[in-house]
Amino acid sequence: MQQVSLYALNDSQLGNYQQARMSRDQRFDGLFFVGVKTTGIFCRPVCKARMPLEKNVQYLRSAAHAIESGFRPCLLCRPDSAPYSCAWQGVNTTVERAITIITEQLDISIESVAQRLGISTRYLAKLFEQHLQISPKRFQLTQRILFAKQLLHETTLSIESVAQSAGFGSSKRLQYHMQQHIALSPSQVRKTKTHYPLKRSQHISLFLRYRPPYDWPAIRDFFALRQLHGNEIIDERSITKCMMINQYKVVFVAKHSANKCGFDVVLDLEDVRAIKPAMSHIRKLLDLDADPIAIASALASTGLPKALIKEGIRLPGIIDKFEGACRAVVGQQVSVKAAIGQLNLLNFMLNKRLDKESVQSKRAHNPALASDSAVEFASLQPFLRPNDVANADVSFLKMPNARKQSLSALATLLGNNPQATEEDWLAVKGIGPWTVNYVKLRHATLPDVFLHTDLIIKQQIKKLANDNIDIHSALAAPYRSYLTLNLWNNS
DNA sequence: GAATTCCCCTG
DNA sequence: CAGGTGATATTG
Repeated sequence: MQQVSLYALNDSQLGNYQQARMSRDQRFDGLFFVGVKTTGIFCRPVCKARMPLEKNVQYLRSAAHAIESGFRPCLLCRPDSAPYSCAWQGVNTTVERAITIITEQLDISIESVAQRLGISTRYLAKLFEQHLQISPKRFQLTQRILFAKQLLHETTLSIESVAQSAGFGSSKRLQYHMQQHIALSPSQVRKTKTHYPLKRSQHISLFLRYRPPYDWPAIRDFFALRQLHGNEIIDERSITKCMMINQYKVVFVAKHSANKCGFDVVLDLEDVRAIKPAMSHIRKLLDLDADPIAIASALASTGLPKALIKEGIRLPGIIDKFEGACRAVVGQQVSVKAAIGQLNLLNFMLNKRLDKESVQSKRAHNPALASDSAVEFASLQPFLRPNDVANADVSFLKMPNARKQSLSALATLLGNNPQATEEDWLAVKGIGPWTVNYVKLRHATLPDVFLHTDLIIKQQIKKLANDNIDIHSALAAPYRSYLTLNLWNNS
């Protein structure tokens, strides 16, 4: 432990890290970690424990690197509960995609990851070594351990279930690897006090953090204006939504907590192996891993006046690809209000699982109904599947016939091939770059999509130009999606 | 207020 | 490196 680890950071940003650590600045939470050489423990930069001396710390890029260097996670600040880092964003897209797959599906084999990326395991390992100085297998193991640790802290799940949820074959394997890598046993972790009361319930509750600032009203209102009845409920402090994760129906409630900088999430699901994918999807939906400092400076560099830049802006995600596709097509050239009206009509007419009476009475009664436990878990249903639309008559929709045909054709494409490429999408008549990019921004939540052909965007740019303000959108790279959203929100 | 947790110091 | 000390926040 005495020697400086291979994985320590030693770049020009060191001064910034030092400052962030000293001030316990929440905006840097999860972007790096602090290893304390004297104790062999690593912390989040916001840890409230006594401040270690500078000579005893080393800065680490990620929790994975810290564990790999032989540090164990702090039991006070719990590095497993930090927002995820995007430090490796933009470094290498293949590595990035691999990381996404591994963190969403903790039980996947590295062989299948390579297969899904269309490369050999040998090459995948080489890329990981090159960009992260860690092998894919070790990276996956650290993610499993950290997630298991989080579940042990925050839930009442049995150790066996925790092992399953984290991709370990058995509690024995979990026990072995935890002891080996973080010098803690599962029962030791379970014994430690959590910061959150453990409510006895058959539901699973977790706390998902973000780096402040977070403009909750903006993202909440964005979702509320586009609310899909029978599938999601948005109220003042929370969002409730139903989704599918590999055959399994999952309903969650995410309640914003501004003072704790995160969301209290309650999950209702049929299989514990869906917990991690559900959590990743919620993080995407609410854009919890964004780096607001980098985004704000990117926006400022475009020439957009400070008064018009919304602090803590986030990309409102769409979890389901087909839902994203439908929202995009239905939203072509029309107002948000008109689009969501047609989307609700589509879902209402074709979704066999939907209890139509309850949807209707809710709409008539109060569109912003407060989310109320068990009732919602039963009544909310996932959005339509592609085949529900592909094989249906959609003439009841109020939109140009050409657009209805595009919708059917896209549904057929996705029904036959969920992994259809961008080229496949563009080959569908009526699907152009705007639609594809809209889905990239909202579903894939790519951070660097600028919808320069969007009507509202063009309007906003023109309006600013009239006030002698020129926006250089290219300068917002690699965060142009946030520029798009900022301009939408200004309208 | 007790217990937990961390970090530094000492021998 | 084990064990003691003070510092600090959190929780029941």
